[in-house]
Amino acid sequence: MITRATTGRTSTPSGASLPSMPERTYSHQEVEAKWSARWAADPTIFAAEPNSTKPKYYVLEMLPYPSGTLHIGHIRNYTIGDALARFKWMRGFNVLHPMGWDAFGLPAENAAIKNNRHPHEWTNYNIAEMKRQHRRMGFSYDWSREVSTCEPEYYKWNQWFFTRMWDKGLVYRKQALLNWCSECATVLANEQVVNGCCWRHETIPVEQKELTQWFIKITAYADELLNEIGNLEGGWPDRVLAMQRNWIGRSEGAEVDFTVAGSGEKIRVFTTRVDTIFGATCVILAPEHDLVKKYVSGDKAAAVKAMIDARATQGLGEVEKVGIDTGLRAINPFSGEPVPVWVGNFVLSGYGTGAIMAVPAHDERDFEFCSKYEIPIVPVVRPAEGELTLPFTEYGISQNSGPWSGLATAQARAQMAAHAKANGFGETAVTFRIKDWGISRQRYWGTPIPMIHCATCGVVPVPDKDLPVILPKDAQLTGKGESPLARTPDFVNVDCPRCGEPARRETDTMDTFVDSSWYFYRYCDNHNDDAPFSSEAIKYWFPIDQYIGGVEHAILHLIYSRFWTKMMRDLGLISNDEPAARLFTQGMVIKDGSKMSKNKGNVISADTMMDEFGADTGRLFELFAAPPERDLDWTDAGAEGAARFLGRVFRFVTRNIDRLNEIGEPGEADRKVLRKLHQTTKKITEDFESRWHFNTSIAAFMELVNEIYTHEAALAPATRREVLEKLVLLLAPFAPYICEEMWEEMGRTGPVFKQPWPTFDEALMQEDGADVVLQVNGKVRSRLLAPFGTSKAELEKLALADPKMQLMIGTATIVKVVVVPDKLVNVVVKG
RNA sequence: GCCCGGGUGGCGAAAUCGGCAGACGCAACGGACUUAAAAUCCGUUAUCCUCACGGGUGUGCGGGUUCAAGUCCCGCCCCGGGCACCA
Repeated sequence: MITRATTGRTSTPSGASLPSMPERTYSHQEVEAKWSARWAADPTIFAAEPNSTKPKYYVLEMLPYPSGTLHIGHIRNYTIGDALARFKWMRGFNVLHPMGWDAFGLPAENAAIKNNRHPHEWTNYNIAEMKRQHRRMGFSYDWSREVSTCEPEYYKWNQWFFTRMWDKGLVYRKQALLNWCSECATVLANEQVVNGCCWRHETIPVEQKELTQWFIKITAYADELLNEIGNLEGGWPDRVLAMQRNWIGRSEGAEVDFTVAGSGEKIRVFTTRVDTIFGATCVILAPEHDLVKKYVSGDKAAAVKAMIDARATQGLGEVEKVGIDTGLRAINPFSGEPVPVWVGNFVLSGYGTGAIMAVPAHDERDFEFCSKYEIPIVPVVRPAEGELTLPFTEYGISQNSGPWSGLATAQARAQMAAHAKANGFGETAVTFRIKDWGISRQRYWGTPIPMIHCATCGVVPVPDKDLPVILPKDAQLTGKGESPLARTPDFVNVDCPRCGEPARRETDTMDTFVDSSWYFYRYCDNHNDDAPFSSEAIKYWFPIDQYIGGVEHAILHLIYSRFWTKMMRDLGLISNDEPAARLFTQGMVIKDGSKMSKNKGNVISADTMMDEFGADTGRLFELFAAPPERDLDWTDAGAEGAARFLGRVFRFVTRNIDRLNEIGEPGEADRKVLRKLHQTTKKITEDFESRWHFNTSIAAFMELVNEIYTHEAALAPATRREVLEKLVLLLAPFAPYICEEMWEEMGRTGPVFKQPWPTFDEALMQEDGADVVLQVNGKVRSRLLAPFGTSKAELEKLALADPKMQLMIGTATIVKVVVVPDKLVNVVVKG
């Protein structure tokens, strides 16, 4: 087991030789294996207390995708959460600290095809492997609450929510243009389109294909999702909130109808600058616009199709503007003038109405387009002061705008929108950038969408009594064509729940972001067969007190989760408006200058790290090397430093355990060490409660240990006892294994992370006096030790009497003396 | 282009409210211990001038406010990330 050091002698800084004491060297392999096994054997050790009178604390790390093995990048997230959970236990909270698996998804399906193994088997193998690594790292999860999203007990409730949303009109089906790879013969998610090509066929451009898809109406909550961002300020990083605001993209303006000359059909455009409508010299349609399909044919239709495909391919960045004149003319409802109707590649079908009025004099894009195609440019706004240079996009004074000429444009804007409404050709309108959430996936490894298509009854949801719709085990996976479930007759063929006639099941599965939108609610009541969870359990635990994860989820997962919470609230299941009161996004772990990846060959697996350094060392180093929100450079040399430090603590503790009952009176050394001990306790406590700068907590702890080493020989037994105990307690959230071991070595019982957190005594922290800096013209020239609270006048006198100061001041004239009590004296001189 | 971060020794970083720049650690060097090495313990380490005492300079760049600026203000540069033809 623990090996005795070969030499019991210890040298000390003062050179004084201590009596020979037993000192241990630390073996992380043995100690970590021992405690890991003990913790695994006690299923309640990390469990929350039922019916607790303590305040609750729900700390959550984002659940991982079970891809295989953990590396040292993954463990940063868990290490931060684990330190917090353990700290909160010590502070007397009833802590909920669960973990689970985001277990559905395409990688499992692809791996299954490649290795000829079932995705479920592949996934469960990975879960077992990652769980083993979590346990080896010593993370304090309550595994009795584990959730795996690919199990029917979980995805049943995805289906249940889906049918609830259908009932409320929050789920609908519509045709939409989707990314299509002809080689795979399948739809691709946006994430699977790389530089306009399929991720698996990097030379095959993605086409746009129209398919019928299921959508969740997240836009019904767009306003609330945006407005309540304000309630998250302070608890969520500003960066994340800014990204969400940007993503939701609310824009106020007006919609106005132009009438197609001849047919009388309306083209509705969205504009934020209706005040410039007299300058609209053409109408431009998105290539996907319905009117284009209806009226554009022949060569021009082919050109439009090419435009659509080109846009999918080019995708990123600014592309040269291209237009096609449809030959149609549309009447401007304000001026009555006809303008040409064009199709433009820069007009987005998914934003606003998919059609714009081009005002080249007052919009840079319209200016560029109209200049290119020699469409007239008519200024209708002049600046309040100065020359007009085109395009002029600021507000100003309206001109050439009929009755509105001469008005400030802001005024004209409001009046003209009202005019459009009064005359029935428009209204004020709000447009969002966020779109409804398309959740259909033509994949196997996901939650079956619980809908039935009946020739007579139309779309019928699967009744609750028939849920879950089980994902069949025997589907044939090819990675090609439509959903594998469509070729599984036993699954597809079903009787209509309404009329009983033969019908057909929906064969698409749900986006896996559905699974992760509410998993943290399921942790609170994960064995419930009758409901997704009990409302009482949620009432007790929610909102999540601290959510921790990567910033890459700032938009997708975190917006979906906020939506899902509001949706469940409106179903009457819960009463909280937001899932998490606080969010923390940790930085990445960098190795050799870049993020770890298989391609770069710079991945260090968690197992390799633990073999070499130990879990505690890895945790301590990752917390020490940078503040948690910043990126962190992993270096083996740095990790060795962390290991060295833990050894230093361990040796001190073990060689002093037998010295606690000696006789001795406290003296100067004790005072110094206790002062540092209490200062450090305060510092670490405050870092946990406010800043989360664990790097400075650990630095302070190292300073404390240095101070202890300096004075070790002279310490009285009472001091030694206090120091030993508090050292172990203060270090416990950061390095749980070694602290548990030392606690036991000290003859103490109970898990160390359930002991009360050490308190500090302000009186003991007091320095002997104020170290007052003496400056001449802002430069430090001397210093003095003065009793705290020494008066300004007295400090000034002392400073001027200081020989060094007198030398520096010399014959110069004293202009001014600034005194900051207990801090500094600055003598300002001239000449 | 817009929105966030960030720029401090050889390296990771600290300075929490405008008050000693570089805590703590890594690396390097020196010493103690050892037959030796490792481990451990102690020490030195921003830079320039000076034998030394001591002094000058220094937080991306240029200005400013102040007795005092890494920190506040104005104008820039560079790096990283996000969004990006959003009408």
